[in-house]
Amino acid sequence: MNVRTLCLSILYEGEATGYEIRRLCVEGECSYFIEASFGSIYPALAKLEDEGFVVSRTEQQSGKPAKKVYSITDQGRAAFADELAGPLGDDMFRSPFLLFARFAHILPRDLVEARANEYLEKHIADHRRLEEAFAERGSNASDTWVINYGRAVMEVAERHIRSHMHELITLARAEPKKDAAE
Amino acid sequence: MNVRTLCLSILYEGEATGYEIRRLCVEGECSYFIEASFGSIYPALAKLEDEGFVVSRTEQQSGKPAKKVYSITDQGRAAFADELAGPLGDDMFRSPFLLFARFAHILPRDLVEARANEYLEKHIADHRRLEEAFAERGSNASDTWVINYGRAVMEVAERHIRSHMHELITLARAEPKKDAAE
DNA sequence: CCGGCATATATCGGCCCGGCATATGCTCAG
DNA sequence: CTGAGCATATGCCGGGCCGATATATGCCGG
Repeated sequence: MNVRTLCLSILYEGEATGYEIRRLCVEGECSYFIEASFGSIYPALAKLEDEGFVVSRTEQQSGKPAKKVYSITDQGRAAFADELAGPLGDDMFRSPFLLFARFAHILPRDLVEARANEYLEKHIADHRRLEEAFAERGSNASDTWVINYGRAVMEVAERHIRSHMHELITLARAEPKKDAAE
Repeated sequence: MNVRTLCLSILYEGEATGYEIRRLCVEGECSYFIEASFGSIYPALAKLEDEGFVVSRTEQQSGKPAKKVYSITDQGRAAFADELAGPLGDDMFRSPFLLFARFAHILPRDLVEARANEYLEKHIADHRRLEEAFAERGSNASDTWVINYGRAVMEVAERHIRSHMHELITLARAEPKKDAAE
């Protein structure tokens, strides 16, 4: 699922600038399964415009840099629908923390405890954000379905970490290996 | 979490070839949160050898190409521990299917139904693989912790899809737009 | 007997992330 | 009042990584 398709998906629902698209990826209700950075969004948008799938209009603003507002064309809508109709590509999940956790037994207990707590905090924050999105309910039924899937998974993940992180910490090396600690 | 660290993590537990490392990423019990392809493993291994973190020995085989078996050095173990002690980087989850699902209402029902079924099948397969890894139990306590986390999340994900995919299919466009079908 | 698959290593094009540069005006602390 | 830092906004670039492909070989099934 490339950034091109992601941009079209956002523009499908309304016009936006590159900056706003990025914000929606990072802070939006779908941020838990979508990601993109400036370095890929701006070139993607430029290429999409070349191909006629989006059009842009430059808007001067007082006090702020001029913005380039993109909107999707009929051609773009068709291309997006085609993309969704094609083969989809697998989900992917990567977790540096779980790699870390696999080696809990060779790591100092302090470190494992700190990282486990950070991990829990992050899960709580992500989960809360999605619960808020659910409560706001500006979205349509499809969006709600997706949000509910996320809520179900996050709820379990958070609860599992909360009630089992202690076991992981117990696995860690008791003596914190004091040499040359910062 | 770069591929270098991933390679070290696998070699930490025993020697392996590039090919085997790749297999462990794709089929191993940790495949649900780790991924790497040849295109990154082989260069990473070569660089790791330059730096003295791993050493290799070439093993001739009759009927098969010669293999280069890598093993980790003490220096490599230290570097790996350092890496784990450093800042960890966020988990990431991306789902082309969920992006697809958000637009169920503009897509033909047949397509949504087919994709939803594929998605469920894939989840069942992934879940089963992890249940098998849990049953085998060659692994240590840390590995078991990680596997149990994965089991908890996958169990809920699978169950949620199974019991709610129908709602998503109902959202899809009823008439399949017969023009110019494949 | 030939195609496909498994083993095994390696490269290459291209996508994408993260950091940086650039420009500007606002707000808040010193 | 001044300047540090942040938010808005666009864009480039180095480097990391994926996926496809090349190369070599032998086994198994149709």
